[in-house]
Parts: sequence; structure tokens; C-alpha cells
Amino acid sequence: MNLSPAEQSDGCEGNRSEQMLPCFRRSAYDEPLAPYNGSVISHLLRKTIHSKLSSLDMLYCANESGATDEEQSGGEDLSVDVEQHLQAKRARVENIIRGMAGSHGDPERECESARSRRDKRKQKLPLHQEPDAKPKTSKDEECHKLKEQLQSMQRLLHQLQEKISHVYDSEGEPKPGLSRESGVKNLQETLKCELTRTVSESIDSVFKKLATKPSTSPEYKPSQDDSRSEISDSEEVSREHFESDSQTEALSLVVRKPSQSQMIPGVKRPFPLHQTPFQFGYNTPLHDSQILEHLLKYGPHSAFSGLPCVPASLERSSPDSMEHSWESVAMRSKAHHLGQHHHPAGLVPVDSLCLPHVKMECADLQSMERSSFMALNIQEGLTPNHLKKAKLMFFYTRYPSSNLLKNFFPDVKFNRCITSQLIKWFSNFREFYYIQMEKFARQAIIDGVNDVKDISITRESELFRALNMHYNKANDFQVPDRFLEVAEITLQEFFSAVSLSKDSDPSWKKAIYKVICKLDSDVPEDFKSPSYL
DNA sequence: ATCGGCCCTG
DNA sequence: CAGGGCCGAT
Repeated sequence: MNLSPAEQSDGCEGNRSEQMLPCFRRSAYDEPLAPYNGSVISHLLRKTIHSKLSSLDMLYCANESGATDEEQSGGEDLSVDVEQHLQAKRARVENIIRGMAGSHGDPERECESARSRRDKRKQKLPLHQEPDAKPKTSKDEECHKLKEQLQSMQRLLHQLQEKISHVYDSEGEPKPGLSRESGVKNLQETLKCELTRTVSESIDSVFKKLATKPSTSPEYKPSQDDSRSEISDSEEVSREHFESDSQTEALSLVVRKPSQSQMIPGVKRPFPLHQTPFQFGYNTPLHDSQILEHLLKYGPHSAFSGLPCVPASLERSSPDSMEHSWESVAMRSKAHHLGQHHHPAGLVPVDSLCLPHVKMECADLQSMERSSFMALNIQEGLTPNHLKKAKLMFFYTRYPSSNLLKNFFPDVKFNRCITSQLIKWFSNFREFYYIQMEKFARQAIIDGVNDVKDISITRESELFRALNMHYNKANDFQVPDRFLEVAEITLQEFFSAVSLSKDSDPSWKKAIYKVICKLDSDVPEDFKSPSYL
């Protein structure tokens, strides 16, 4: 993956297309790409994937599920070339098959030993040290990083092709314990389509970015206006693919993916909120095993969540600011503790689907660079960051329309489930809000308050603190004054109603809701940024 | 039939 | 916070 010094010193001033081409020529697909544009790239990628889907070796491994977690902290050499990887894999396969042919006992041990052998091999591999000759300018660095990202994506794509083809090829094999005729097949289809689409879109985005972006100032300072315009730019790229179902140019070969609930009967669309998405530390190499496993567990839409969308991130052009941006995102998302480690009703963990060959692949995958993930991150699920953002938005709007939500979560691909989940969030927010209001209103009455005019809410109020703790736990957001006003009005409404014993009517709150729902104010434009948090 | 909202529950 | 039941509106 490392660039030769010559390539590094090329700089970015020249024709960008020419500069990027070598990255692709070195790839598994040998066709030189003469003129580049997003659709050509996408087409080639898809073509490559589809042509290779049924051509690769098969793998058997009953169980290697423990491997992914264990290997997360390993400092894998990301530069292992694909050929070596394939050879290693074949050797491993032979070994595994041999083991299966003999005693059918303890396949896990077989995988374990295979893994340790692989690890030993890894240690022997020469480290591809980054040449000391570092680019001199930020521009060069930026270019360098982009190159690396693209190359990483190539490798990822190549590896994914293998994984996909393994899944595909194993179709005819007996899968003990799983009546999965439709389920597995659909899962396979989804994986293939989703991976293909994701990679294609990402590369399109990057290239579109490169094609249109004027040379960037080395000291890029993200300002509100700049980021806004750039983000909307990136939205264009994404929306192009997401929204126009009639769009045939770039995605003509990509089957539109059915929702997961359609794919696996009885399995509801899983949203990964009960588990923290990948935490991307800048220096922590990520495993595609993590991706695939996550993908398999939570569905394709949630695979790369928790991160700002790529083009916006790339806009923070200087390497330093880019790093800072990503790191801070990861750190902030860490601050959320949403971990409820149970499976929501209807969510069937992949383990229970008995997909041994798939799991094997998950564990077997090589590590990937973080940058590849960033490039692949097209949000298709709601993340803890989205939840945090939604909570902050509640300070402005208690009753957001689904249109508003769509507008303010531009990095989320909306579907029915996502929309209703977001709406549900706000419903839950309101519930908490109104419960607090009623509680404090009644307390005020108990405390002997007689006049509504004596009811007020300031930032020092206990009620406000409770609300702030709920919606703005980190307390890193300046709650707008208007929210205090609305809260005060709400509290007064409750106070009056209870004072007048209106609460004897079972639906006495509805009148209050009717008042409050008219007090929504506009959400600041800043919230539209996909990487707002 | 679908959606948005509330209520209740875990 | 998510699910599920219920209701009214469309």
C-alpha cells in the first residue's frame, strides 16, 4: 500500500486523474483506467466483483468466532499483499480440511492452530516501513492520504470479493442445524449487493471530490460556511445514489437491496443502538473481520456507523485537522453509554443463524486500515451520535416532522424503520419531558405555589437541570433561551391544569400537548451537518 | 392500510 | 430507549 517515493513526490499540482491512476493499475484489476470518473470506477468495481464471485476457493471452518475480538489489538501489518494472503489462506484451508477429514473433533482447535500459524507468518513478514521521505507540504500529505485511502479500498474490495465468493460458493454445502434456504441466500445477496454498492459509492464520492475540489489551502480552517457548502456537496453525491431509484447510470448493476426484515423472515431490522459501534481510534488498525461480523450481526445498514460521512471528512483537508476530526468523533462517541447488551425482540444474532462458513470468514479476514473505513462510511444506521444530536435538537423542536428529520440527518439513509425510530426517539424525549413537567408542577402545588405567575424556569432551576442532564448530558451545548421559555410555559400549563383539577379527565394532558406542539422553533442550520457531533 | 402519537412496560 | 397495543387522522 505504501507509495513509492517517486509517487509521493509527485505532488498534487498536476493532473489529478493521472496521478491517481497508478494506484489502480497496481490493483488486482489490471485494466488501465484511462479517463476516470465515478461511474467508470463503479462499473469496473462491480464488474470485477461479479466476475469473480464464483471463482475462488472454498473454506470450511466450523467455528472461529472467538478470533475477531482477540485480534483486535494486534498490530497487523497492513501491507501484506493479496497474493501472500491467498497462499496463506489456501494452506490454511488444506489444513482445516485435513483436520475435518480426520477426526471431526473440535474444529475450534483446528482453527485456533491455524490462526496461530498465521500469526507466526505475520510476524515474519517484513514490515513495510513508511519511507522517511515524507511529503513536504500539507497538500502532498493530503494527496498521499487520499492515495492510501483509495488503495486501501482496493484491497478491501479485493478481499471482500473473496469473502463474498466464499459465501456464494458454499451455497451448496450442507449447513447442519439451519433451515436457511431463504435466509442465508438472501443474506448472501444482501452482503454482495451492499458491499458492492458501498465500495462503489465511496469511491465515486472520493473521485468526485478530487475532480471538483480546487487545490486546498494547507491551513484549512473549518468554518461554518465552508463546511456547510462542502457538506451539501457531499450530500449531493450521496443522495444521487440513495434517492433516485430510477438512477441507472452508476448503480445499474447493483440490485436494490431489500430491507433486512424482508431478507430473513422473522428477523426484524436490527439497529445497533444497543451496542456501541466501532470505536475508531486513529492509530488502531481495524479489521475487516470486524466489519463483516458487524455487518452480519446488525445488517448492512449499520455496518459503518458512528462516523462522519467521508466527503465531509475529506474536506477537513489538512491531515492534521482530518486526524483531529476523526479522533474527536471517536472519542465523543465513546462518551455515550448506551450499552444494553440484550437482543431487542426480533433480533436474531448471527450466531444463532448457524452460518459456520460465514463466521469462519469473519475471523479469517485481514486487518484493514481505518482510512478504508472512513472512505466506506456511508451512514445507513442511527448511531449514538445521532441520538445525541437528536436530543440536542429536542431543545428546539419537540414535534419534528419526518421531513425535518430527513433534512437534519443528511448522512442517514432514511427508510421506514429509520424514520419511525427517529420519531420514536422524539416521542420518548417528549415523554420524559412531560413527566418531569408534571412532577415539578405537582411539587410546586405541594410547595404552596398559588399563582401561575410564580412559576418560572431558569438555568438554575432543578427542573432545568434534570432536563439538561437528560438531553445534554455532556453539558457541552448551550441550551437556547427559547427552550427555557417553552419549558416554563409547559410547566405553567401543567400547574394550571392540576390546580384546576383537570387531571381528573383521563385525557387532560392532550390539551397541554396541543399548546406545546405549537412552540417548536427552527433548528439551527448547523445541525444539518452530518458530522455535527 | 398506513402513519404519527400516546401509553405502558421491560 | 425499544416494543407493542391502542387510537385518531388520512
